[in-house]
Amino acid sequence: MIEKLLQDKHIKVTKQRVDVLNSIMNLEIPTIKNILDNNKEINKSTIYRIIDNLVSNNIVSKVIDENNEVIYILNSNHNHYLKCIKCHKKVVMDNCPFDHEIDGFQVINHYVNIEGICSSCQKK
Amino acid sequence: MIEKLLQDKHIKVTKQRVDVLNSIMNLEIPTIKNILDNNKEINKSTIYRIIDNLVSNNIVSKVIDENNEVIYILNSNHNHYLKCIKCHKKVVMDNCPFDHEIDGFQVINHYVNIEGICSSCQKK
DNA sequence: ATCCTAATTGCAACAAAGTTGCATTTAGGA
DNA sequence: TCCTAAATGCAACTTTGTTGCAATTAGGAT
Repeated sequence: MIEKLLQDKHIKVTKQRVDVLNSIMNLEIPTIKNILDNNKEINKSTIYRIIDNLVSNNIVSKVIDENNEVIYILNSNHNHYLKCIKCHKKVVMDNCPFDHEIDGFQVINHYVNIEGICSSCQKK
Repeated sequence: MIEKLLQDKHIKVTKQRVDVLNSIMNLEIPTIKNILDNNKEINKSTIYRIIDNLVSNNIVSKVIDENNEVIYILNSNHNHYLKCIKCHKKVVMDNCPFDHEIDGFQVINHYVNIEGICSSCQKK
């Protein structure tokens, strides 16, 4: 539930905040430009302020993706996918090796994008 | 030798490129703004073009630092790194768990961006 | 349920960041 | 030294992000 993400941090639940969070969750490439385009009815100042707020409250992370674009992603354990380049299905990766710590390095943010061939497509 | 970074990729060595690389190496916080301020005698279009070129040639990486600013850092070689958000040092990850196969999924491409706190900064 | 108010949003003007087309200059190979 | 494709400077332009303030609203208090 998106509302819960806000309530847990004692942030007021507004339509605008829920809409921006939905965009971040659902857009293929959640750049600021795509978030603005996806929410034309919300004033751009508001969107910038909402994103700043989400980032500084650690609900969302600002990250560089594989195309060197700035994107915004939810901080949750369920945002990694294995993307099959044949059938285009996305397989959820439940145990990310980078969730906590690696080689004594304390992991704060991580963005992972993996493309390959899923097991059923390998059999074809 | 900064020139060698360019020569190895068959990129022309110009005074402007060397200056920008020096800024990236030496500035405390190498944001685009600071790089521009540090090179007032170079036209801003040129600086933007140089940085695009350095990033797309993998000489430099575009990264988000601990203040959620976009910064540019030198790549020493093309491994994966664990990027420390405090000291900005990069720790090489020698065994990437995604190099070959995961959960029966054959990995073709993978992009990994991990930010955290290195072991020596954790002790401070 | 209604009231109250600090927080949020919209707006409009503004400032900063980034892009483009083209003339000029230059690195580096012939 | 010459030649040319590549790089740079420039100026006008577009896009992105910010600010101050008035209007609106979420959600706790009554």
